[in-house]
Amino acid sequence: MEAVRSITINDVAAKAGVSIKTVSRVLNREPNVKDDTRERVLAAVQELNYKPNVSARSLAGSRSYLIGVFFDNPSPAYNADVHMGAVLRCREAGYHLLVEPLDSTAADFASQLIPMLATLRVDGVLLTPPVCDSPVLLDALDAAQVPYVRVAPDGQLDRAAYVHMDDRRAAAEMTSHLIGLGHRDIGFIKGHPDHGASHLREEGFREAMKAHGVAVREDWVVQGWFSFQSGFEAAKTLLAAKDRPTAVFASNDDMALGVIAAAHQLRLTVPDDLSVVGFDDTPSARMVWPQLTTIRQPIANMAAAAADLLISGEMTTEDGAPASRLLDFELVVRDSTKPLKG
Amino acid sequence: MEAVRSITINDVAAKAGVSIKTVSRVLNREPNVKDDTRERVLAAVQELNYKPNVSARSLAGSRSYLIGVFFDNPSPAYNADVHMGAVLRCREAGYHLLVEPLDSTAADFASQLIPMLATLRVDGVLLTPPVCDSPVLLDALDAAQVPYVRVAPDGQLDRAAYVHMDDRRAAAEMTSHLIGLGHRDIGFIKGHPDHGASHLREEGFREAMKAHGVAVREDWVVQGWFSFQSGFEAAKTLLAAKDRPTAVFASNDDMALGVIAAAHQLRLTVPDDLSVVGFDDTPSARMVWPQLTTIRQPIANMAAAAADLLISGEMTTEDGAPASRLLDFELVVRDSTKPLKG
DNA sequence: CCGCGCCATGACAACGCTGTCAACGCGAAC
DNA sequence: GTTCGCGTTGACAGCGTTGTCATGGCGCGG
Repeated sequence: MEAVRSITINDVAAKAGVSIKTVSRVLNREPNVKDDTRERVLAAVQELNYKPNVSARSLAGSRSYLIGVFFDNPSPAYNADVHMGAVLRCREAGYHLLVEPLDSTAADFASQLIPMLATLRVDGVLLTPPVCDSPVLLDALDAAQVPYVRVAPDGQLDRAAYVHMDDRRAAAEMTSHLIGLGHRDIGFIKGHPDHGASHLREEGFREAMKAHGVAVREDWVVQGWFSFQSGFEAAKTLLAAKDRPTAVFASNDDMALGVIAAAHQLRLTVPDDLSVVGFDDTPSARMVWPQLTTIRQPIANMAAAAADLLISGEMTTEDGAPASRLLDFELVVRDSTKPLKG
Repeated sequence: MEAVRSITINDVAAKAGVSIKTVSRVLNREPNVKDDTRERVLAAVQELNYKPNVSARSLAGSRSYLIGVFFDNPSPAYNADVHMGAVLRCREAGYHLLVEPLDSTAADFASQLIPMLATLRVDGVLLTPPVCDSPVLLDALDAAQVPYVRVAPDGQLDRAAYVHMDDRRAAAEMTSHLIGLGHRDIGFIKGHPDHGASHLREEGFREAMKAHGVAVREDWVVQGWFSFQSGFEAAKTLLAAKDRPTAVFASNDDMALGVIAAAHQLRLTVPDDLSVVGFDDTPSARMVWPQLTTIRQPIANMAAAAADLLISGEMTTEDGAPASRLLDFELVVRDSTKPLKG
C-alpha cells in the first residue's frame, strides 16, 4: 500500500509561490508579512488542508504545543472537569493536553515526572490540588524551568501564577443562605486539614456567622476528611444528641452526602428535620434525594483560565508578581435546605 | 541565565565511546549489539540520566510514543478510570497519553479530530463508549490509517481490536444474586437503547430469570436512559402501585440511585422494603445510604489492556481477525440488598 | 590460505519545521 | 541622485533522533 505522505509546509510554499519560511511566518503570526502574501498562504493552507507537524515544530523551535496536567485528586469528577476545561481552551490555540496522574504518596513521586518533562518538553503544566501544593513538585518544576500554573493553590501564592475562586466568600454566602432560612443552630464539618480550601471555607463560615450575630457552637464544629465516611461519622456525633443543630454545613459534597446518609439512618428527614449543604457541586450531589444545595465551583473555567495563562505566557504581572485570575462561584439552591419551621 | 541544554544521545555516545547510532540501537532494543557494548551504553545512559526526546524520535522515526484517548462519555468517573488505566500502562512502555474530549453531537464531529491526528501522529487511539461505536469516527480513523482499540464496543466486533467484559453474564449473576436472596418479584430498568451494554444487560437479566424458572413481568421492565432522573421516574411508576416488585435491578448505578431516591420519597426503606441493585460501581454508589450492591466494571483494566494492544501492535490475531481481550467483572454486595423477609 | 557471509558498528542523510542572517526593494532624508 | 533604514522575503543551518547503507572484523568451509 502506498504510504500516505502527509502534506508538509513545502507543499504549501510551492502552491502559494513563496518560501517555506514565509509560510512559517504566517502560521506563527509573525509580523512583517504583506497582507497579500499572507492571504495567498492562508488560501494554500486551506486548500491543501495542511496541518503543521507538532513534533517538527517542537524539535526545531522552542515550543512543543503540549501542555501537561498533573493530578492526584481522588475525585474523578474534579479531574474530568479540569481536563475538559483545559482541553477546550488548548484546542482553540492549537495546543494539546497530556495527562499525567501522579501518585504523591509514592516516595519517588517527583522522580516520576522528571523523565516526562525531559522527554516531552511540554510548554507548561497545570497543577490541581492537592499536587499544586507540593513543595517538592514545585521545586522540581522550577529546577526543570517548566512554567506552571496552579489551580486553587493553598498558600505560597507569590511563588507562581495561579487561578482560584473565593472559597471564603462562597462559604460565607452559603452560611448566610442558611441563616436567611432562619437557621441559627448550624453545625459545620471541616475539610481535610491539609487542603487550603478547608481553612478558607471554615473562615467564611465563621465570618458570616459573626456578621449575622449568630454564635458558633464549637462542639458543633467537627473535623472531617472530605470523604463520605468522615461526613457520615461526623454527622452521627452531631445528630445523636437531643440537642442538635437544625442545619449542617459540610465543607464538601461527599461529606454532605454522608450527613444525609446518617440522617436517613437516624430517621431524620432532610430537609424537614435537618437542612444540609455541601460544597463543590459534584455529580453525586444530584444523585441523592433530596438533591443537595451546594456551591458550584468553576472548575472547568479555572482550568481553562490556567491553560490560558500558560499559552499566552502571561505568567507574571507587569511588576513581576505572579499572575492570577479570580473566578466566580455559584450558590446552587436545591432541595436539601428549607426554611426552619416555625 | 544559562540555557539548560538537555542531554542528548550525543553525550551518551561520547561517554560510552560509541556512535550515536549504537546508542539508538540499544535504546530501541535492536538486535546485533554486543552485550559488552550494550552495558556500556546503558551505564552511560544511567549516569547522565539521559532521556530521549520524543519529538525527535517521532520526527525521525515512525513512532510518536503518543496514544490518544477520545471520549464523549457523560460520566466523569468512567473517563477518569479509563485515563488512569491507560496512562499507567503507557508509562511502563514509555508512552504518553493525549486526551481528546469529543462532542459527538456536533455536526463537524469527525472533523474535530482529523487535524489532531494529522498534527500529532499518535501511534494509536483508544476509544470508549459511546464514541467507540460511531461509524463516522471509525471510518475517519480507518481513512487516516490510525490504529485504534475499542473499549466495550457494541457490535461491528470484526471491525477492529477491542477489549470488553461480559455484561450479559454480569447481569445474569446479579439477577441470580437477587433470586438467591428470595426475590421473585423483580423489576428491571433498561439502559439507554443506543448503548450496546443496555441490551446485553437486559438479556442477562432475562436469561437468569428463565434459568431459575422465574417469570419476567413485562410491565415491570421499564425503559430508562442511564440517568438519575430516568431511574427516578421509572421507579416512581414501578413502585407507585400496591402491587410492586420487592427488588429492582437498574441497568446502571445512576439509575439505581434514582430508584433509591424515589423509594425514599415514597417512604419505602431500602433494603427492608425494597432491594435495589445497580451496575458500574461508580463513586456515587458508595455515597448514598444504603450503599449500593452493584457490578464493578474493570474499566481501568480494560483501558490498560487496550493500551497494551496498541503498544504491542497486536491488533489482529494470527488468522487476521481483530484481537480482543475479555476481562472479569466483580459482583459487589453492599447494603442495598437484603433477603426477602419471610 | 583464500573467500564468503554474518555480526557489529559507524557515517550520513533525512524527518518537517524554526531561528538566524543576509539580501532585496522601496521610500525618505540629505 | 545617493544613502540610509525599514519592511519583506528567502537561503540555509540546525533541532535530536532513526533509517539506510557502507565498512570492517572474524569465523568457517573449501
